[in-house]
Amino acid sequence: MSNIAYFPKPHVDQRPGKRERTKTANRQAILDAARAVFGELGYDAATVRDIIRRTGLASGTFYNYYKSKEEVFDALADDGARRFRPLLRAESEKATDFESFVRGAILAYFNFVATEQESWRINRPPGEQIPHARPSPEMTAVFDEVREGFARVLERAHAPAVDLDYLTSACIAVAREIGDKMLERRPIDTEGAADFAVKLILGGLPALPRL
Amino acid sequence: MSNIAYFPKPHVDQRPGKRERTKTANRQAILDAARAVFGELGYDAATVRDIIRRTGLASGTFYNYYKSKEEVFDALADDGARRFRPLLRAESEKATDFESFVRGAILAYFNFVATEQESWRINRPPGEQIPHARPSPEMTAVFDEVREGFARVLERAHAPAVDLDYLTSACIAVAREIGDKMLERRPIDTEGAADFAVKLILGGLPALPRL
DNA sequence: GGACGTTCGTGACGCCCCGTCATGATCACA
DNA sequence: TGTGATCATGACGGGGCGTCACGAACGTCC
Repeated sequence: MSNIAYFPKPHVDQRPGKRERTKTANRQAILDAARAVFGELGYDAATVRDIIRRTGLASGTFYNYYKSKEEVFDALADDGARRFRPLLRAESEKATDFESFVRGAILAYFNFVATEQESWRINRPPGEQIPHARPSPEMTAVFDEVREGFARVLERAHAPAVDLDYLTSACIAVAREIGDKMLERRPIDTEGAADFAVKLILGGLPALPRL
Repeated sequence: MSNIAYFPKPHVDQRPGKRERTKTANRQAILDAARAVFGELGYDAATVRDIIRRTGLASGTFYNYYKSKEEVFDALADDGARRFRPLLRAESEKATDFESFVRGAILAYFNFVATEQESWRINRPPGEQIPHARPSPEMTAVFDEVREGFARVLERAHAPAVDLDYLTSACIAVAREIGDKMLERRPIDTEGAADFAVKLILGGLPALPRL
């Protein structure tokens, strides 16, 4: 068997080994199972065992990847933020003025959550409450991205300086809350909701106290 | 000892019996202990045992009053809303126009949370996240109160009709988020925060889409 | 004032979930 | 093929959860 001459490729430029592949596969399987379980049972009722059972893996394996139920939830939020961030960045670069930035960003967010919810917020028990995601790296990055977008666009327009932290917090809060309310209505009207949120923010901006 | 003649009062118009008194005392003791424990350990880390231990009562007694940790947390939020509601109502009645209503309500809320936090949000572990309160009766009542206040004041001013649910949600979201950010700054500046929130809302109002 | 029925406070108990760890299987590499 | 490293496995101890049978304190009626 050994005299067949072939060049065993040196281990550069090769697809990752089996170890690495099952590792990412397991991590992804746990994430998917967690998404499903949170959707079906709600965050509070869900247990680590429920999640890991659905993957067919052993209970101990869960803890090789995540420390707790909270951490896997944060990872889910992080995952969402990571997928949303390019959309936000695209809006930020495409925007010519403040209005187009806000409108683009909010509409992108509303479309994003409207798409996500069907794979994530199914069959939630009534009154169940999803906790606010902890400030994960990606979540903070989204906040910063919005903040920097504001700073850039406002400076370009020579707008007077305002409290950027308050402004960013307020805009994200409005988007999140109106987004939630929007999802409860039928049919889901992302344009209408975005129109409301955008006009509220853009109308309020010139009135804000200057620093 | 027994021949001293006195009139045993008939049991009408009397303070409630001992049973009733210890019942309300226990319920209050559990509530106070829960507030302290949530403040020290954070909501997630706190257990029913931690709460009941602090009262000196037996573990089973807790379940005579509340079904779970979640329920006692909701009761705390309910309690806060119940104490805040009169302040909100006072602002609503005192207000002459939309601006004074919004400004009064938001300032009242900011002062309220600033006062509350020192007896409630002490010593929280970093990164800890308090879950959003479930829609308890009192919380819904506050939402409705704000909504009705808006409806009344806007109609009186012959303002055009807007989406009241969206407006109320957005205002509450702004107040809550700016309030949180305000609490993280030193010194705590309720007037400055209120000024920001009020101007954002009042500036945005005329721009909102009409129904 | 005594006796009876009711209302809770009590803490031990069984249950389930949590997070860990020793073990063995699998993989990378020589 | 051999060796060391990596990682899946599931049994295990620990602890919180919610319940329940018991007894004491209370209200009530005679």
